[in-house]
Amino acid sequence: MFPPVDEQMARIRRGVAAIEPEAELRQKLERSLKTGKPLRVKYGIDPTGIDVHLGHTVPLRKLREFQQMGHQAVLIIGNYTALVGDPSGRDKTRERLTPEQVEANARDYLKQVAKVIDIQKTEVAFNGEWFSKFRFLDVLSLTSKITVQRMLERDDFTNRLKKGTPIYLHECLYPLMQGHDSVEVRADIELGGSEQLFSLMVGRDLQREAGQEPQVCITLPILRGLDGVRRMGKSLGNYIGVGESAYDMFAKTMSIPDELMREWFELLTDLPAERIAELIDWQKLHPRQAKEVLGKEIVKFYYGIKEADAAADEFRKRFSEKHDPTEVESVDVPSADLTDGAMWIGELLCRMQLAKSKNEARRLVEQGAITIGDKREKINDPKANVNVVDGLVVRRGSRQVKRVRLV
RNA sequence: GGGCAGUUGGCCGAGUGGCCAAUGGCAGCAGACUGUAAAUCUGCCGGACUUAGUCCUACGCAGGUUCGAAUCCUGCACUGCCCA
Repeated sequence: MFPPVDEQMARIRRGVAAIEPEAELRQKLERSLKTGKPLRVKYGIDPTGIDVHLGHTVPLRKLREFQQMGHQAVLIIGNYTALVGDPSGRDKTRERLTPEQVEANARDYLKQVAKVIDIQKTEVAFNGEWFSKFRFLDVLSLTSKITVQRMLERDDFTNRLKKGTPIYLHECLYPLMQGHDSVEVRADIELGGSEQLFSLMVGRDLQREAGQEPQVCITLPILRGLDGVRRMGKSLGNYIGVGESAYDMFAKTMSIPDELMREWFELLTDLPAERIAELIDWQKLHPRQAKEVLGKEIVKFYYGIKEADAAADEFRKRFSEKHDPTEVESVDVPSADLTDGAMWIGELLCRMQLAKSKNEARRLVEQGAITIGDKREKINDPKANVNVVDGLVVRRGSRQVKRVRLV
């Protein structure tokens, strides 16, 4: 039923930051192989935003790996923890969400997460199921399990203390809540980003207190975003969402710094280590080529091989050959608003949402960013009136292209 | 509860009565260059007016002093530090 323990260990080890403690993991695997009982692998997410991005898929892919080896994935939707806000890796208190927002997000999350893991075979639990029944005494007993000193020794809090940014008391509850989730679902293993280690370890303590065998904590590296420096994150705008189009995924991947490729290959594809080593050997292969393989692998995971090839072709056309994209968004322009078939360029750019304001439109024109029509006629005069015909293509810089639809 | 300090544009951070739509950095946008949407260099980066100019809105909130306030005064809110 399960692969041999050594094989499982090897597959689990790939691309992880830490396994704490590794010996216990082996024991658990051996026992599960003997008894035929799958391990319960917990992964929790807080429905705080709406975009699941590749950074989130790193632990999710590991969860998928466990599923493929026959273990039981347990997904915790932190609808209650989301009300608190995870302080991990934060230098500020998170904004608190309303219960309605959290619920809407949760539904959306599941849909997105299903792109990575087999949601049919996943046990999904909302931690509100138990936390909504918590009485104050329960809170007291939970909070008596950890000292203020231990709480404050975490990096995030230490930094905030040093910098004088506020730390609210409720934020200290977060790791305890996450840890308690492990008790409720009797987790054997918990996955998380490497900044989660503290919270994961709290789970071990609480399980031990509750007379359970403590979970093994497996942390995964934090994926760096498109800039190659900071962690991939929504607020940093350096991410690829799992819901993005095949083309966008591909094009964004092509924009990452070369040095980032090894990390992405390892954390975001299933390619074997030897193959990755070949790909990132610049002596043998041009980085551009390698990056194309990477982009295709990523797109393939979500859209299949055909879409991946199509995205790569489209990219080549647009960049190497500087063509307009195959599909250009159309914007309706009422012909009644034209005078003698023409419109002031500033007005036109605003209408087409290629400029936020007429001032911006003027600047763009002055900087030579605007071209129109198939012949790519450059507009240089901010006062220009341009003839507007149906299907007119308007370009802002090299990336933003829209088409007029006269109505 | 008391004392002290702070709150400036998407963020960080200068400015301490007119020269301020506000120095600088980051982020963003555009141009050149490039395998690249990277790096680098250049320009832009509140809004309206088809703009060398004029006007409007903005420096936590509400009032006040002044010919004139981001800058001074009062009150309020929020945050930090110290004392209890």
